[in-house]
Amino acid sequence: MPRVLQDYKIRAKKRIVDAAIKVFAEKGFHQSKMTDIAKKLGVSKGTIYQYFKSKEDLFKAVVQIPLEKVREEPIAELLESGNLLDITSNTFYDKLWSMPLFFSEPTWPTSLMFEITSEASRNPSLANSLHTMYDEALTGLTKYFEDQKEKGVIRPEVNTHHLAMGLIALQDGLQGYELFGIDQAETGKAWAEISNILLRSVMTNKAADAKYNDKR
Amino acid sequence: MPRVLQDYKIRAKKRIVDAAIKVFAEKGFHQSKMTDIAKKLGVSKGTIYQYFKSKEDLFKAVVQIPLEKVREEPIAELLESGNLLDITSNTFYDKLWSMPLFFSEPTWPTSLMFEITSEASRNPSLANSLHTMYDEALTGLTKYFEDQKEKGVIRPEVNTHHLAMGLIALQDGLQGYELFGIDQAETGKAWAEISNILLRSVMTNKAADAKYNDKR
Amino acid sequence: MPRVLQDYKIRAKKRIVDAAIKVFAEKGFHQSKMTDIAKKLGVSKGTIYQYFKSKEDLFKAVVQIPLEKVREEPIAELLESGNLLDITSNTFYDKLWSMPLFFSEPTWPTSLMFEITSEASRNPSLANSLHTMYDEALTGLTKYFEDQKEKGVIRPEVNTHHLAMGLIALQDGLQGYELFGIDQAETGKAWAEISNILLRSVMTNKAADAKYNDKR
Amino acid sequence: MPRVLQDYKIRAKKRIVDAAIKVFAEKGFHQSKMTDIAKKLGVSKGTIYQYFKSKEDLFKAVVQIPLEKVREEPIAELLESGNLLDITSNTFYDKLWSMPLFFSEPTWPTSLMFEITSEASRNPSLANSLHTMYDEALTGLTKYFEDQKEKGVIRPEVNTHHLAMGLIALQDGLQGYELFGIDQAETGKAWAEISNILLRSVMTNKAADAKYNDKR
DNA sequence: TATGAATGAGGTTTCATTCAT
DNA sequence: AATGAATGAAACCTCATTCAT
Repeated sequence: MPRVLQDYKIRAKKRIVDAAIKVFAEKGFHQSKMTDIAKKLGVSKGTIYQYFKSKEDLFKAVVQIPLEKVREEPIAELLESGNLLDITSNTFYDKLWSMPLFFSEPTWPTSLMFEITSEASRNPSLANSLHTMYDEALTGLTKYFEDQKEKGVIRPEVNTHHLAMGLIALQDGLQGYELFGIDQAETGKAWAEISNILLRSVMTNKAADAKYNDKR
Repeated sequence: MPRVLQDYKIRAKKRIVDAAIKVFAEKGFHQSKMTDIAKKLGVSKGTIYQYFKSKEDLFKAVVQIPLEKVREEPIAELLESGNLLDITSNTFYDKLWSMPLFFSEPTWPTSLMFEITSEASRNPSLANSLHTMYDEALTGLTKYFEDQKEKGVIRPEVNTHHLAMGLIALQDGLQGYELFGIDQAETGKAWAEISNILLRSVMTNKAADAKYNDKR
Repeated sequence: MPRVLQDYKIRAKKRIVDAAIKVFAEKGFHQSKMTDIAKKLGVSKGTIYQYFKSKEDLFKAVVQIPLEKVREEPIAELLESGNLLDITSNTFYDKLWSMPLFFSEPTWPTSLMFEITSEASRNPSLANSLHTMYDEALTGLTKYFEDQKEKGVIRPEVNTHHLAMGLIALQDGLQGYELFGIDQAETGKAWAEISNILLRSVMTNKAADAKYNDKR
Repeated sequence: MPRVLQDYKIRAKKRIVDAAIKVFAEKGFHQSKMTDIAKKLGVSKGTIYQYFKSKEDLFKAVVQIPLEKVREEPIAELLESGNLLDITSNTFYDKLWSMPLFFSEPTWPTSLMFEITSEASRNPSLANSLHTMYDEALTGLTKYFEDQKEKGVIRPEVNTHHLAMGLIALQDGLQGYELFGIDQAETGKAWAEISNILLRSVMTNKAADAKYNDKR
């Protein structure tokens, strides 16, 4: 197959997946009709079926995309530059945190993330994909904390793996509350406060003092 | 209407709702057919329609039940007896924590909780119900922390509201990971460790010392 | 399940199969739409799907029915009474001959028989069903010829198995020609003449003489 | 139109028809997609539509080709050389017999022949084509038998028309059984035996004796 | 002339809901 | 009150056909 055609196909699939993500997020997977996705894209249903053999297949592609992302973009890099307490900032809360949000577009809105997670409990293959993504994110963050430990910022006895799990879980939990109307200003403040408490209590005294001096 | 009949109706509805919760949790709301629910209960589809005028209506009742629960059972009571760090135990992680699990049966399994939360993002009335439940739980836990503050266990400058939000979010997040196959032993350890760090760092020195002495 | 309901279901399935046979014969399997069958029966499409889970499934039931028939009605009985040359009569050609036509209603019209046979070449399970039916018919007719051999009507050296195959094939072939417009009067005459030649040439001289005397 | 171009077109159409016959035989007409035929040929769907305006049109061409053949190649020629009982040989069963197999390639495999015959029962124009082909074959064989009659090989009172019908029907019937898995060795033996009985019983004593002497 | 992406009419199938029993 | 057969709207999916390149 000529590369040009190949490329066209890949781009066509990507456009469909992007549209599907939007519609899935708006309506939920089961309430999203193939017609909705086709309309969102301005094509006919038939066109979608040239690229994906079923709705299920399209859904799998939607799941796959962040999975590919997670393999291409080591998370630790995102964190490398900053210092530990930067994590507590809104920038991190808004953009970087949460498993799917570790990665640049296209990715899943929170509502889709929750639906997919629910679905994973009945779909081993899907569960496996999410597990992989989670491990990737977790490993990245854990590594970052290990680096901080070596640099003397985090205390040696801290279990960095659990610390990473905790922070990601905290962020996922808070984001979920936004789905039923808790104001993001509110969840953001909770994030800032709690992550701050958490990170300060794993820092060495030296690092805490330095931080204190920074602030002055 | 004679009370006896009414009671019968109420009990019948409750049995249907219980069955529906089970089926919804097993298969997800949209994959659950009215037939499945009827079968689980050993009745016919027609019977369900005598008590609920639609699947949507039944779903609302499923959502409603924990909402009623939350109003009848002030959460703080559950916590009253114990001391602060008991929260970090598995008992709390397994049974008491997470919004839906604050309450006694019947309630929603985690997978259903995630699906409902996702759905809430598109359904204001559902969002409202979840919001109410969350507020109730949050208020309860916050009150508990305020009590602890008055007793000198928690430091006065701590924002107990955010502390409560953080702990609930942490628990919800960790429970979600179980849906895609993270071992509960793992999430449980993370819970114990992180909630412990968090609570210790909001305790007064006096309380921390007392705790220390307890352990000895 | 109560027997009455059970019976109802069985009868309902039979009514659908009967309608399907008619429509399949009129239009061919692939040109027959579920709507056509539903209309022929005066029910909605949904009803058919309560009894058959797919069009394929309905087709299998259509195939199955003559298969069951063939097991219930030993063919030899049909032949037992008459004498050998009765086979050459139109009665036999019209009603008794040809594999599917060995049996009483409901059964397949010739056009459906040809379509099913064609389909069998690509569908091993279907081929197996036809094979079974054919063997049953063949065995029955062969047994009849063996009886005639024992009675001294057919000569001992005749291969009754091949004779039976030949006669059934002859009849099937001739019936096929009716599908593209060869007059049944014509095929019937060919049947009478050729089957007569064939059977006379396998008869013993004694039997042939007796026959000759009969005619006088 | 320049003859060269026209020739090209004719050859292109023929290649498409050949591919279509193969695919139709493999999958059946309705299960054969235009894409399948294009793939078998290594061209695109669009190309087929440049030569045939619809699938129906292509099907008609498939039917037409043997029809043209039958007009170009008088069947009797095929038989002229041999003697009567050669007809009973496997060579005849395998290659020459049966309506579609009277003719050299490309022609229809048995499964397609059965499907077309079934279809003819609902399609008068198709029935007409088959009828023509059948008549042509029948006339050819009848003529051959008449020749044999004149030569004193076949007895004068024999209805050669019915004899021809019978032999072709026998062969068609037996070939049909191969479609559902009857071994060709088996049908071939039946053919040899039954056609032999049939032909011997229409032969004059003289011819039979000559035959007998031949064998010696 | 050849291509194959796009189309959309039309088919199969599902399932919440109704209603006669 | 309970049943479950029947319904039909609405979904998914197919594929012959078209047409811009």
